Amino acid sequence: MANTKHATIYDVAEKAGVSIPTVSRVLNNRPDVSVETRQHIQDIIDQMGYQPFSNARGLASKRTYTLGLVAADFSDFWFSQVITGAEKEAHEHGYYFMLGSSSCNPEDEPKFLRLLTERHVDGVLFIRASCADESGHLTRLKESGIPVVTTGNYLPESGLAMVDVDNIGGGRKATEYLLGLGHTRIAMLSGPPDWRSACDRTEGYLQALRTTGMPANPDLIIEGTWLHKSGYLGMKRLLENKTPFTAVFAQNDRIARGAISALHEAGRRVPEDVSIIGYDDIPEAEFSDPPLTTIRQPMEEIGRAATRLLVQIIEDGEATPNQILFDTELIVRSSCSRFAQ
Amino acid sequence: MANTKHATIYDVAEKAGVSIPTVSRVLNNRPDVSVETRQHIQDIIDQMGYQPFSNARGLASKRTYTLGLVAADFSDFWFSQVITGAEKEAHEHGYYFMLGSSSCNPEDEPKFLRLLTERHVDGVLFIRASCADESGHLTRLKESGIPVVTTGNYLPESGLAMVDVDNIGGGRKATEYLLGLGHTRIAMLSGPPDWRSACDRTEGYLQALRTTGMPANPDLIIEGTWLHKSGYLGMKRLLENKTPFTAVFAQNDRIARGAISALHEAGRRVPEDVSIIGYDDIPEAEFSDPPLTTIRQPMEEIGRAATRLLVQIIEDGEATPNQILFDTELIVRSSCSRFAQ
DNA sequence: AATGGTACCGGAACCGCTCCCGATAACGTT
DNA sequence: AACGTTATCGGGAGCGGTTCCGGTACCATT
Repeated sequence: MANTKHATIYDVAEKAGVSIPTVSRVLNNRPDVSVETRQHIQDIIDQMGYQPFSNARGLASKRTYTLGLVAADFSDFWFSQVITGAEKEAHEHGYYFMLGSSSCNPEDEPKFLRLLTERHVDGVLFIRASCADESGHLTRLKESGIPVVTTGNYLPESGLAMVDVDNIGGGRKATEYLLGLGHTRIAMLSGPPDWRSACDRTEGYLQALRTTGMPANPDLIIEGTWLHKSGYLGMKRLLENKTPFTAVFAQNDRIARGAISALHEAGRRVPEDVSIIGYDDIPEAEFSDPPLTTIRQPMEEIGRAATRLLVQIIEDGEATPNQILFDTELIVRSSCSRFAQ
Repeated sequence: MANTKHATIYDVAEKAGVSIPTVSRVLNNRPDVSVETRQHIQDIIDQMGYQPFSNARGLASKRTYTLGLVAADFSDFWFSQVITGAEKEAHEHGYYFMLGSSSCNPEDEPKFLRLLTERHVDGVLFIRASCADESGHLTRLKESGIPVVTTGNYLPESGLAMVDVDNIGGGRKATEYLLGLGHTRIAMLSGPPDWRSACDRTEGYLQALRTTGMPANPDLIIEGTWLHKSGYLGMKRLLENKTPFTAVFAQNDRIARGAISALHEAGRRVPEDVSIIGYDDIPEAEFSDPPLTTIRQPMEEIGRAATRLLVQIIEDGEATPNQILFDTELIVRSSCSRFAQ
């Protein structure tokens, strides 16, 4: 099967006429090697395309150069983008990601912990681990002492390293935009209330309404999931409620699109009859019917920043600041119109 | 940092009063251990929660129990579902996935090959690697002698292990359904022609038309990408062409939804003015406006089957059959109607 | 000329596990 | 009673790196 016996550090050392430790030193970029020898060894390494065998490295050094990736869901655009960014960043630092359990099933936790005990990953990236038992996960991780950074679940009070987007600001921005267009009866289709990002967007919405002096109407707030279906169902309920509204803040674009489907089905036009703003700026948003006005967040950059932070903690022991918050951006398209009464 | 010194096989051996090789034997489920000793050792292992350190294992045995995952894209629903299935299956067999390069950039190939040379993965799962230079990848892999299975790019003639869905049959099924409703002028919005799956769906479309005796009209075939945007743009071109059509086969649901957006923008109704059928059955399809009739494929099962095949090849050296084809299923909703002239 | 300091390199002991091979005991066999 | 078999186990040599520590050689000090 493996016809090509791989070169080892011994082969390099022999060919270069030096000892094994010396080769190891240039491999790891350590001092105590003269420039000439270093160059000579490096040439030989390049020439024979030698790659150190990571298992041996890990055994000897207790480092594996692999990172654990625990994500609640892959099929979500947000996740996939964050993961894509994280992976690119990791490769640039010489790390690889190992897939941990992809669900937040409590029963999957033992499997996930094996990432730490058996595979000895150097650190773990938790992506939006905000399911019900998340605190259990996180405290356990904290206790284990291994470097962790979380994202998608901004919990500044925990002191954990994390990167996220300013969801309160984003929710405020969306609502203020609608307010600025003259809308006063603004409904909201929220994500799951046990997700911090949903709470924060809701908080932003409430903050914006509060500054206008008018109270939020509980009948206009519908909680749901992040799925398209939830927006569809939520809008149906909103329409049945009979509480009038002229605009909607949907906490993500999929919800927004589901809501639009329900609106169309009910014979209402967007934005003529009701304005709607989404969140995320997924690719479909631009070619939606109508093109969706939304709040964009820098997903790939979130993944990159989180990984950068993780690597920093692994290699330097600490990182300051260890909490990063990205700003959102309002993308105006044509799903919102001025409210002329 | 690491306060908890991990138990080693030595600790287990000592506590059980046996030698290290014996513990290793029960760890790897090998014979040559009496039932009593085996049980006794197993008890101790369970009791102290011992986990063998995979780096040491890999170093000694040349096995890593990790699989490489090379996927062209994470942000696609098809991919994420396949990956989810693959990961579950891998865990059930004691394997983990390591993320390889996520793009099919030719320049990423060296990085990807490091998965093989440096991390010594036991096998590689190629998901829809059907970019232009894919043949280079695959032949190189074949030569390297390491187990590979591909999916999303059915190439039976290559002899490579692969699992996929019957796209020719799926394309035929979609087209025949439209034909059965009385449509004769059926347009097609295809995926990228350098993707095998797109070619096959096109082939199915052509086969179905051929059986009716009427030739396909090249003006009604538009090639594009898999993206929503492509469906939108493709439909615009179709409408400009002035060649009449009453139904459309979109090669995936995102294309279909993009096309519907363009149709709505042009004032055409679905399905009253034009019927449209998609492919994949993504979650949004059900709550689309109108709910999308489509061809469903068992995505998670594809990932599971591919991984099962890979593990089998790794452990048994071979697998027969090494090519698996899944069937598609027609999901009838309301984006198609009978053509009454 | 003896001493101390520094830059550079090698010997050798691991890291935790697998696996080959040889040892032992308990059992038939002739 | 001497022998071969079989089941069960342990010794010990690696796997391919890292790292501690000690040894040169060469220079500048006093």
